[in-house]
Amino acid sequence: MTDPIRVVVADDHPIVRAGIVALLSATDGIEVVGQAATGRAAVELARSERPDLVLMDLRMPDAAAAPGEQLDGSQATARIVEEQPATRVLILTTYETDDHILGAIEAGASGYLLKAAPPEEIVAGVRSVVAGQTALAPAIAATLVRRMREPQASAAPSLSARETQVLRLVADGLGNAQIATALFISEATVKTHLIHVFEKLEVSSRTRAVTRAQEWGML
Amino acid sequence: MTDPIRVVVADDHPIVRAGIVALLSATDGIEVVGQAATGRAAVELARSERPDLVLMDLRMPDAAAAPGEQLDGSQATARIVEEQPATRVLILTTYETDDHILGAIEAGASGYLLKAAPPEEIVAGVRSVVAGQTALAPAIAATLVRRMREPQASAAPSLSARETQVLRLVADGLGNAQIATALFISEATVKTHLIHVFEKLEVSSRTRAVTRAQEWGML
DNA sequence: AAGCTCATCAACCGATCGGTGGATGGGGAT
DNA sequence: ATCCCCATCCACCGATCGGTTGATGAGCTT
Repeated sequence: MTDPIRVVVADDHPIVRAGIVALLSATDGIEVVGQAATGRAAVELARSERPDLVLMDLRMPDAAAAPGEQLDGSQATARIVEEQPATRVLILTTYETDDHILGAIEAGASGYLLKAAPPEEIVAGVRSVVAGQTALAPAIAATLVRRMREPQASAAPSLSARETQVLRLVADGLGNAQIATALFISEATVKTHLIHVFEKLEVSSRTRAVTRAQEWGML
Repeated sequence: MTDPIRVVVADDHPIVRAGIVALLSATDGIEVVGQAATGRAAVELARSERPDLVLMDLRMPDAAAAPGEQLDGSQATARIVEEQPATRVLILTTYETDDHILGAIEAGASGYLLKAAPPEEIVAGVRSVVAGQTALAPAIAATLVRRMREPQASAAPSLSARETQVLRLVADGLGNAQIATALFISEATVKTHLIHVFEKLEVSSRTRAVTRAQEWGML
């Protein structure tokens, strides 16, 4: 009999981790070896436990880290996949916008499931990914297929992490100087980021940039 | 020894319900008597099981219901509290905006906790609410205190039809002169409308006015 | 008659925005 | 070595925004 699948669970909500741990611990052949509440903790746990798989949420705000040092699920995924090629990452999140999905896949995730999935789909996903396959929720698979067919038509431009960060603060109503202060960069840098955002979204005002980013699932 | 506290758990994500059920079932004196994935199902379960408490999420999209017939957590709370005065509702959600909080409290919820809370806070909350007390996450309590002190700021304001019209065009990225042209009014009039919108929404920029109006369901 | 809300309009001015035209350096791919 | 993307930064300047202070008139309610 083979060794059980060793899993690390990363989610910022304790009650959600409890649900995932309860599900996986009650499943034959799966063993939860650690839990993390932040992206950074997930990376460290993966490093120390060398699990077969990390079940990763995407947004895991870390109150202890500065805004510029937050490590979301995609960034944590990229780190883990880079440092431990034998460890696979399966995303389990509520977010299903194109940029979340593509960001995670591009970061190296081997699967992407939604928290709305039935528990047996999550268990099956864990097994598939550890077996070297890909696990995608049906809606996610459809999104990727659509992207393959219409790479340029459906391709909403992507914003870099910093551009997204700046735009979020614009959406919060901050001016350029306030954003500069919040991110510890200069106002000139904020303006440059915004100019790039405007070009990518094909807009010419910050207000429209925000609403278009919302329409395209970027905010 | 008294009867255990009978609880219904309502959350659209199975894995989250699994976590809550695992937590509560492992707690002495608490018995989970039903689970619901939608607001409507929660109301029906509360009707048939007559639990002491319903642990309720706020956003529970119901794929089987028309948009106009969705029953979110606040609406479900109002129904339950109206039909079964002996059943208390404790909100457990990720949303902590003022309008979510006030909506739930006004609907009759006896408590409001966040999913980010440690599990023991959730258990304590269940016990408090069933004992007739109120359970609020610290951040939520602070919000309510602030509202008590500034009641005039508490009600979500309404925008006049013209104000809404102007704001929609702002959301589309138009400048004041363009809005004036589009609506056949002067730019000075547009500015006056926007000033009133800013006052009502308690913002000082058009971008923030748009995102706040969206948050408050005005756009 | 008085008061309120809404829609309309004006002028002034400081603050902010957005575009232009530059720039350096890091990291990765070819 | 070269190219590309990203993040960072600067100065200048015209355009726009937002706040202030002021105003009239319509329609409705008290």
